[in-house]
Amino acid sequence: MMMTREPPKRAAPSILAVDPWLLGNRPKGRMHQLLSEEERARLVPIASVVRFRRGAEIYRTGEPASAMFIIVSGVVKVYSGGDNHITAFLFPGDLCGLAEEGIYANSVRAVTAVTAYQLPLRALRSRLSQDGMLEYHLICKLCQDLRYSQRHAFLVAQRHADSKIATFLQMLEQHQVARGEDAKEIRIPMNRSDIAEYVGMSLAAVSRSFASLVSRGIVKNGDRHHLRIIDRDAFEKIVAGGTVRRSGRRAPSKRGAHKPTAP
Amino acid sequence: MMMTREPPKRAAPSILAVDPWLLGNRPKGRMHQLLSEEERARLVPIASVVRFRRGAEIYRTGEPASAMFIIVSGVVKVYSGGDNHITAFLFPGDLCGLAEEGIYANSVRAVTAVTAYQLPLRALRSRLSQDGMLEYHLICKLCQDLRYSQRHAFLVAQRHADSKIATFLQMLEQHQVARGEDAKEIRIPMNRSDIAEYVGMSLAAVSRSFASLVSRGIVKNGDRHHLRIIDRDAFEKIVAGGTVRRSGRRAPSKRGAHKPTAP
DNA sequence: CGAAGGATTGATAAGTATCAACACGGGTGG
DNA sequence: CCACCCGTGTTGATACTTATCAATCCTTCG
Repeated sequence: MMMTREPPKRAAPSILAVDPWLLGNRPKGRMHQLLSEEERARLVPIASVVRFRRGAEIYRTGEPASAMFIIVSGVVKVYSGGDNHITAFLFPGDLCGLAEEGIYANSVRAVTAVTAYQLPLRALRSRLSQDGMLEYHLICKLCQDLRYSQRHAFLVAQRHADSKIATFLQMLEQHQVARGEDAKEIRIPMNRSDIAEYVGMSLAAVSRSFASLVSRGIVKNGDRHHLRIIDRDAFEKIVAGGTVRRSGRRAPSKRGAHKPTAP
Repeated sequence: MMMTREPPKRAAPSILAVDPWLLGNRPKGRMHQLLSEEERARLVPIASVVRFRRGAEIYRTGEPASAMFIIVSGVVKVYSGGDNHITAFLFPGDLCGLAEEGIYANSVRAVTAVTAYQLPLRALRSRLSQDGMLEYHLICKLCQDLRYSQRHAFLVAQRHADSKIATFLQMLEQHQVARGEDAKEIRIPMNRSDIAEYVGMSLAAVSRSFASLVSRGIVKNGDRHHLRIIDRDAFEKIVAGGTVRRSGRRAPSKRGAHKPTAP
């Protein structure tokens, strides 16, 4: 067991990401702590710990942006205020509180009980202007968020429900791997409804997709929040399968998963 | 060719974005030049101008990331290598070349003839480490890219084809407004096929949607690359209409800290 | 002018949203 | 300890919409 990544006793803000440029000797696809001990120490004075119960709103679209948050424990969902479309799930080491012209660009709510550092924007901006490394690390984190967002768009664009769900599960799994957690079993902290709003399907369709994956022997789920991939090949095939689109002459491969349309 | 938007004589890298935090006296929703003259001047020595013909590949997923690009003129598309899913369209003042662990995370191709500044990563990183403001401005730009990406995911999650297309057109329009260009008429620099791959529909469906919007008298198009919104109300209704989803009676604040409107 | 690619349009089948009823599970109160 | 209840998740039947295949038209450019 690698507990090496365990944060030290004295809690301090921690931001996890992969460095977009330095292809160091670090394990591939593995996030690491961006902030040095010094940086974290310098953030402590301006940070305060805040806790939210499951379901609590952390901030809302349209409010004046007053602080950024670094998740310490728990999971939050980021969603657009108007509809219920979920933009992202954030985990420990993730950052939220992005604003657009001083206004929060989206709403954030705790999916589980959440602990976070709250960093008032004024103080944070002044720190940023003094600390080049902190700025650089924020850049790294934003690059990662951007890639995640792009993958999310890709996921939502998938054609088949099963592909969306499989891709979603794969993202969760990679997420666990990136954090050095045990990945034998995929933890699903959010409920089906949240998943539906993240992948852009109805709750019913999400449920059916899970059922389909299980009945086909591709995955097996203990309870609703823990799941295990049985048939990795089939799983990967489904993830890629949704990719097949009209212009998909290339990467056509598996399309006979269901039914070859005989002319 | 229209040379109207020609940048000033002394060309220098220019990055456009809205500042996420400073809600200055600047017009709402309007991008501005992030880089000061000094910054731009300091970038000149490390930048070289590169030109690409329509359809030319600028870089490809999986290649070692060697440079970033700042678009000077023209439009490029960012797409994932495997399938043809388009992640973003980039315009003058936009940045591309994001990497993931030293590898380009996606492919980029010129949609029109393109001029760009090429900034070698080594030089750029060294500049970043010396120049705090440049880092800060990069952060601003990344925040904006992130929001755009989130909107893209939202667009793709729309249910109805018409809503997707209307939302797409709205984004193009807002884009023009943000750049201070004339917005009476929406310019559509990319072809239908690219639109299809961006919004996640088939080419045929895109075509049908345009036809539908036109036949309903909501928009009118001169040629295929210029379009005008006739019935603004209906247009907005369609944009929002796609938002209506199963749980979409209204923004029902689920259980949480404080719920204002609890039926 | 002709060729090639881009765009439109038609017919069909596939797949999901939707509506709605029902099962499950965990917590609450008797 | 059990019954009940409500939020959550599952399952069924149907309508609606788009993907797909394919033919045709339009544009652009050599």
